[in-house]
Amino acid sequence: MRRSSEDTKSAILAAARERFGADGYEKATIRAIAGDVGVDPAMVMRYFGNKEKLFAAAAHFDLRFPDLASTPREQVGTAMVGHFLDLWETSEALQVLLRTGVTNEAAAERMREIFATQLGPLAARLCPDPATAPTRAGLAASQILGLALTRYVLRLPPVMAMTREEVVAWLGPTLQRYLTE
Amino acid sequence: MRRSSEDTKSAILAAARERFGADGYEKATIRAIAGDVGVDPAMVMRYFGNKEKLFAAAAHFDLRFPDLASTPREQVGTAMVGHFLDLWETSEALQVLLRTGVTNEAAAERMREIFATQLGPLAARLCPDPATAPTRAGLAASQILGLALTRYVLRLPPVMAMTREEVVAWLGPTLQRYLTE
DNA sequence: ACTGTAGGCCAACGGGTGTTGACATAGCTA
DNA sequence: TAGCTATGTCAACACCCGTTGGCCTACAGT
Repeated sequence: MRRSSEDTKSAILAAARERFGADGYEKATIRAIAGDVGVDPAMVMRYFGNKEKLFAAAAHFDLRFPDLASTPREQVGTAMVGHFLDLWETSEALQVLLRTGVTNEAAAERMREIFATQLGPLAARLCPDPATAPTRAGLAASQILGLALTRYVLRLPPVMAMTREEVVAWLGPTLQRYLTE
Repeated sequence: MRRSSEDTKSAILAAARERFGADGYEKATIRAIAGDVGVDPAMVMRYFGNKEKLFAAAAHFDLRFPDLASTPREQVGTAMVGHFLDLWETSEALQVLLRTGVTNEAAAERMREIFATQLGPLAARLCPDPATAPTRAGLAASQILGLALTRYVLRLPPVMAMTREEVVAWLGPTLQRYLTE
């Protein structure tokens, strides 16, 4: 069977996201990704050049944090936790970055960039003293990423067992304090 | 120059901890570890059998969380953050587990085990309703590991820039609430 | 029907990996 | 001094990796 170029390309990209997200950068091999698609590894090279560029393509997406301008200031913490849980469970994007960012410097840099450009301004707009905004954004990141790490990567049983509502109820006030108090 | 068996063995172990902690499981090669010690890779095999056993040996340590029985109940949060910062900066042990736990299932299991046996009972003794103890321990783990991730692994600038006192002041109340309220 | 080309496969390369077994040598013991 | 054992080296194996260049083949345009 013959496919269009675009079909194959996007199929490879999808498989790459899955592998990078599940195995990390080193363990995710081009051969395995190609195998998932049912295609020769040479195809991956043809369309993406090399492994690093394939990863860059797989890790490139516009991760737009929800615009919280419309939510009441006192509920910004809980709203944020909710939106983040959606993000994690909807797309594999963040999963990819978290798994690879631990051993791959490019992914770590991308993570820094995302949090600087997305969480930073949000914190700046919300917090009382603008000078403390970066610190507050960093604190929020630590709690959000810590939840993702323990829930989706390390899979600590009690963290996995929590319902969405419980997570929001527990983490909401924490983020609220980090961002606004 | 000739060394004693024990000297070489512990030198290998130290180099292994450093490599595993810096590079993760896959990227840390036996050849590189042996090279750091200035020894033939075959020595590593002779003393530790294979890579997995070397890793098990490098990741085996009794990570005893500080006994917080003597600290006043209202200060348990800040005390815990302080002790954890000490742990992270004193030994490479936790760094190894965090870096490898993301891609290596054995390390993830070890992390789960540590948090279950060490943080679990602590939470059980502190929190008001024993039924919620595991959840509370998990929440505490999420914030502690999230800090370690953003500060020591991803190295988000604002999180790196915080002083020890600032970290304690911000995270202390969070842990206090997770564990006791 | 003929041909050009895009989409895909195959075999191989150079290099790195974990791992193995044979060999060397320093230092203790008889 | 002779020999044994602990400590260590060396070369090689089999495998997997990313990557490359040549070959095939189905299809579209003429």
